[in-house]
Amino acid sequence: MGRSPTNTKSKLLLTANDLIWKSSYGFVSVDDICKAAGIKKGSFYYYFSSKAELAVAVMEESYQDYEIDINSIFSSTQPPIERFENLADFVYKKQKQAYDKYGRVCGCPYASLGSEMAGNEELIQKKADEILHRQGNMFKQTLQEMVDSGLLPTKTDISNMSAQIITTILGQVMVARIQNNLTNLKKDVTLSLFQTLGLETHILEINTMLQEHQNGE
Amino acid sequence: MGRSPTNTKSKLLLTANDLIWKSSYGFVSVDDICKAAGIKKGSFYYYFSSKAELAVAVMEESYQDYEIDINSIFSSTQPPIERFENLADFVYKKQKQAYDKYGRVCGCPYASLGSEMAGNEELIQKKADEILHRQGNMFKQTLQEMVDSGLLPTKTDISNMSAQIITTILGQVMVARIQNNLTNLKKDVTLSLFQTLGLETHILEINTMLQEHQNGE
DNA sequence: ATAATATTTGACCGACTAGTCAAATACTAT
DNA sequence: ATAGTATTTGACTAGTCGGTCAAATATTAT
Repeated sequence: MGRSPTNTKSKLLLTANDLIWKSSYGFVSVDDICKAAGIKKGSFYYYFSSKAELAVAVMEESYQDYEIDINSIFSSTQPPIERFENLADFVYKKQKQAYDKYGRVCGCPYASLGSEMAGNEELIQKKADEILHRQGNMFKQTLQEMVDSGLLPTKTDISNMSAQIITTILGQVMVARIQNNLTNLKKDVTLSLFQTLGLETHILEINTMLQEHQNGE
Repeated sequence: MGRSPTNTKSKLLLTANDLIWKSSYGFVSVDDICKAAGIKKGSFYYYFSSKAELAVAVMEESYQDYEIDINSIFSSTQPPIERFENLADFVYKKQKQAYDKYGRVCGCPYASLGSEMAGNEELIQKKADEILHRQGNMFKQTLQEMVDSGLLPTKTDISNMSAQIITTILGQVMVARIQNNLTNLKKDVTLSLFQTLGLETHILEINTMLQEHQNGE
């Protein structure tokens, strides 16, 4: 009975993600989202009970997609150091994709939305906080592996290091958004990651040089 | 001729700073600001030609106040290392003040506003970018001094190091806002600053322990 | 006093806001 | 075919948005 599932809800989620990521929660109206998705507002409120609830759903949906990529980057089949190299790569690529699609540097959608609405909508703040924790746990796992395998000293404060990795990436991505400039993002994220990890960067530099040579850059 | 200057404009600036810092640009209306300042909207538009122009004025005004404190912290009479210790202290104190005043962690007003409006209001984005540069130049001066006096290696990339200092602080302050939690901010900012500077932290730790002992913490 | 100017006021606009709802429609199981 | 359910629609709020403006008022120099 009933009717087969439609793509209305996911179209709303995708459209909202597009608009809010490029712009901001406050600047994008429910009408804007509906118009861009080609969907009437009645349908919007059939699927979401409020604009804030939509935003939370957008964050969850979008983070789940992001998590797929991150999971494969941080797969235990990859050597730990390469995971972080690939992370820096991935952070840059995501921003570059968004730049090509939206015409500007967009920053981190979860942190931007979380920061914008932290003082206004508790549900959004909580979701952003939750996402920070999920991301942190992913890093902690790899860091623990690195301690266990001797890549990091036993006394390493894993929680703190994980938090440092997150804040340094978020800081750089936010500044890239403000400056609308991706020029140094990849290099800077890579360097700061390895500095945070306390690993000699010349190993990495050799790696990078080899790769760039192969790509003809 | 005319009438002596009133405090209407500065009252609007202060009130707007309060409301927007705690909340966000999009969530605070011109009416909210006027009501909170006890000023009629007609007067608002006598002093500001738009809401965005007000925001830019708030950023400039507020950053000038901030710059006074930062200038004294980075005064050349202070030993360079202590400047960064005092910076971490100052970052924390500012957040603590805002927390006590507004009831929540508020983050960096320039970066939050800049990030929120980067995709919407070019004037605000430009002002945020300008403030990042001004802050960067302050750091670069001190870093250059440190290179000159041998505290940092000659090969130090000052521009990059300055950018790293800014991004790591902004990242941590933004995460503090999202998590509404100041617990580790002072310690984490201090540690990341000295790690970025590449200075041994045990010197600092001894300093800090001594100070805390004196304060009876 | 009065003229010139600076500032404040309150009423007003049209556009837009998030959100509601009864009715229409599309689909599916029987 | 039809009954039952899932979905969509469009017209509708009531309130708020950023912004305008002519008139009122306060202040100062003369």
